[in-house]
Amino acid sequence: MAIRVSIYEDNQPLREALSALITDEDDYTLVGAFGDCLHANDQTYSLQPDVVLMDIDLPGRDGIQAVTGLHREFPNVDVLMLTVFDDDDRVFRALCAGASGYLLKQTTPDQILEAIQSVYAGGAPMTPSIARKVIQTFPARIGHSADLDQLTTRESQVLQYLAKGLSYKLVAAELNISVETVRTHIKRIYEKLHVHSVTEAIAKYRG
Amino acid sequence: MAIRVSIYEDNQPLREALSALITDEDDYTLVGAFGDCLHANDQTYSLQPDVVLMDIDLPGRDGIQAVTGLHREFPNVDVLMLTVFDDDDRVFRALCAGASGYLLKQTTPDQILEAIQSVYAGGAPMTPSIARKVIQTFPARIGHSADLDQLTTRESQVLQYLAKGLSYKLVAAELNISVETVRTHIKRIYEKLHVHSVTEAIAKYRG
DNA sequence: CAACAGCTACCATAATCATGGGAGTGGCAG
DNA sequence: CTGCCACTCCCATGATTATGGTAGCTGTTG
Repeated sequence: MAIRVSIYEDNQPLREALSALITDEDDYTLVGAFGDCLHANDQTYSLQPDVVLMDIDLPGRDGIQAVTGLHREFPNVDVLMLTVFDDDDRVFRALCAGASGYLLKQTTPDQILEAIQSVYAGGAPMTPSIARKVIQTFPARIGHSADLDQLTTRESQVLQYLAKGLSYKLVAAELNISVETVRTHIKRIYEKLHVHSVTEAIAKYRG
Repeated sequence: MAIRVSIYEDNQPLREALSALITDEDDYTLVGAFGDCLHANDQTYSLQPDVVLMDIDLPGRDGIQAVTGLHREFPNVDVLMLTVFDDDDRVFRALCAGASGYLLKQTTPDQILEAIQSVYAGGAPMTPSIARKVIQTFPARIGHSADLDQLTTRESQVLQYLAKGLSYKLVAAELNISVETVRTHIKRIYEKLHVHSVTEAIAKYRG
């Protein structure tokens, strides 16, 4: 049985190249190729692909959202993300959303076919560099940036509440201290983490 | 510069085979080969390898513990795990402990060299089946609050950059749009997510 | 074509945050 | 006991963010 593949890629030349690649192989059947993923769920329902190739950066509705929807409705369909960039954050979110693998567009045709085969067989193909990023997100993170360790108990608490989205006022209320004190803690935090805003501090805090 | 490699493998014939493989290649230098990992840290300190090949199943002290120690003391040294079996669970734990990739012992010599090269270049070689296991550990944020899906591509991008700690001004620069436009996007984001500040939005965005 | 969604841009006002300063308390180590 | 650190609090100024309104441009859809 040939593997049924559908493609979502807004770049037309690339979409056609991928389509040709799939079509020319006996072991693969191209069931659809689209320039956007607005109706990915409907299309997946009627075309019944085994594997979906999805560009991560599509106009209108981006690939990550599409993956979220697809994964919820068709957990058995494997989604391979395509991207030009080696963009950590989006890779991470795509994988969280349920993507099964991740390919850079510069991947060779042979590797793409291999990846489709592999994901269909229950694997999760990704380039070594992406794999590295993925495993770096593991709990291991002992490298804690050292800066974080310098925060006192109170400062950490303040930062935690801020990360939850609370304002100074609410943090103060939560910790039963004055807003001014919260300010002071935050000033120290900024000095220690070498940042200048709440969001930066949180970004650093999150690793 | 040749890549400095050390080996930990209790099976003598295999250890010798690996040693020979490394030694025979000009681009690799074998700096040590041992039957146990009891003194892995000391040895790593004195031999200064770039890449360590570590059997996952060593007598006395197993490879995973060794990785934990190595990774803490020498975060720049890459560790490749070796295993006979496609033992998901242990490979998985090794990766958590800080290993950078893993190889089946049945891997061909060429592939082994390639993997060493790849890990040294910042990659994380692993088979698709392990990779799949790895990504399945990702937070399967399914409840995604549905609010998030309502964000348009542009809005998501803005929020992403904010989450990285950038100010409006920097986000604008990053996306090549005016600060005012960033403001507008943020206003929409707030409406859709029902929040009133950047940090709240990020908190919601992070799940 | 008209309506709508998405991206772009500007202005004004109010609220919040950033930064720098000063200051008092209690505890702990030298 | 004295300096140091963590924690607490206050003030003032300037920068940034929040909110609301307005509006042109594009592409899609009914």
